[in-house]
Amino acid sequence: MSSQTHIAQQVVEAILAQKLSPGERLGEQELADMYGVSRTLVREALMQLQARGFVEVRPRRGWYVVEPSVEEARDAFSARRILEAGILSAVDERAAQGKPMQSVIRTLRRHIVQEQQAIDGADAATRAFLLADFHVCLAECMGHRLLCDVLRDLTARTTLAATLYQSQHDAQQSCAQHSDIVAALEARDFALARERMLAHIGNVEEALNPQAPALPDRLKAALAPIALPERSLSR
Amino acid sequence: MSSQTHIAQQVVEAILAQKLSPGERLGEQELADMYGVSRTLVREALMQLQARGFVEVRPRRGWYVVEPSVEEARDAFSARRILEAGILSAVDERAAQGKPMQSVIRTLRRHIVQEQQAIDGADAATRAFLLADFHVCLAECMGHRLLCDVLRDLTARTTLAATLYQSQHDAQQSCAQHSDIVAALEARDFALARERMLAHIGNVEEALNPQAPALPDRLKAALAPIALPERSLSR
DNA sequence: ATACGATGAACTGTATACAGTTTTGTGCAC
DNA sequence: GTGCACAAAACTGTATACAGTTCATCGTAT
Repeated sequence: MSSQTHIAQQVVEAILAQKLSPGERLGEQELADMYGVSRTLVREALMQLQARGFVEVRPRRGWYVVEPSVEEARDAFSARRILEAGILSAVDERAAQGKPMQSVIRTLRRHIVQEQQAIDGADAATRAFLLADFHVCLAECMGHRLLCDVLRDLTARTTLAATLYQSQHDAQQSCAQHSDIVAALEARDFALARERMLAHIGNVEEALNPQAPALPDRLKAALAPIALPERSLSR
Repeated sequence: MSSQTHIAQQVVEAILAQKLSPGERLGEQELADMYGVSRTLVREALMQLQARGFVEVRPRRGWYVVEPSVEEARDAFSARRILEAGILSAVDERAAQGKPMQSVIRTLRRHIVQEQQAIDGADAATRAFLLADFHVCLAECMGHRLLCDVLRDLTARTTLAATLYQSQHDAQQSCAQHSDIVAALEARDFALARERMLAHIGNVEEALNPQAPALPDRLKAALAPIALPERSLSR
């Protein structure tokens, strides 16, 4: 496989699995050594990721995983709502064909089984990845290849927001909601599916805590003046 | 400005203005000389464009502007329909605020005036650019910054399709339809705006001729067996 | 005259080199 | 012991070098 693309893909997956935190620094030499290539290829990979909005470059300082602001996070969720609701609204024609829906349902159900296994198995990384991937998978099943790519980038952004704003988001609940959405699809009730999708995205969005200190401010928050216990902790 | 990003932007605008045709080769050295930089920067720019789906690299052969297949073109239009309809459906809340809509209308009307000037002035490049940019502008006005970027990439793809499949698309009609959409917005009839938008995108899509030989097949078509006139053209 | 093969130019893919800047670490003064 | 200045290391940004491949041109054989 093309090496830059491979590196880029690895980084994307690391972000989706929350193995890379927003604001994390990505040293060129570090990555180059890691993959046994020259900095040239690493830079080309990072350029791809920059174009997709995953990383940003602070001139002469280096590459960093983007840290969505509260507003940018809301934008990402808003974009997802429009997209995913649109996908479920536009599905009617396809549904009229009847046939292909069955395989879609099967694929999605299989995906949900995987999600459940990851939740039970407590593999946090693949759990986060799969919960986000469900939405990408849905778009793909519906045959919207372009939107599928778009959605992958958007879910990555909301995943970053979740990390950044300490989402208290319940994996089990999300998985159940995914299941409900598929159930509505199976019943060919696309309005209901759309409604449930919007509710689901709303839940995920509300789970993140805008009051939570953004990661870069964590130090600030940790050192913020607090009501000290009677005796100072310093000896 | 960062040089790679500048180069990438220039190429995108050239595509949107139909100055670059699908399938056109982009030599690294050629671009490097053109911008007075080394191939390194050109490659980094092209990598960004590859990630956004504007160009593709045929290994060891070079970079080419993508040539959407008929199916890919349909995908792009389908994605645009979902996105743009979604944007107009989601506008209701914003409209409830009342105030900001006025400035949106003004901005869009200004844009349409520019379109009309480009049509009258017969500057084909900016005409094509502006007609596509209207949709990006609309998304931007509505405050969907992310979707605005997505839409720019999608309109570029449909523009490429238009070039490739010899769209007979009427600029004057498109401009009028843009105006109608804004009128519906002004009347706060978002359902109507949505409907008109879908009709408009449908018009543009239908204007392109799937029977038309794709550019790469043009030679094939030119040499295809045809009903010859009585006397052969060869002497 | 045509077709095939070889030689050379041009180009891509990747690594390395180099200049300039940021960051880190050390030492000295206070 | 604390703070500042200076030096060295590390890192980014860009250009250049080099190997391997593709493409074109020319020559030769049929």
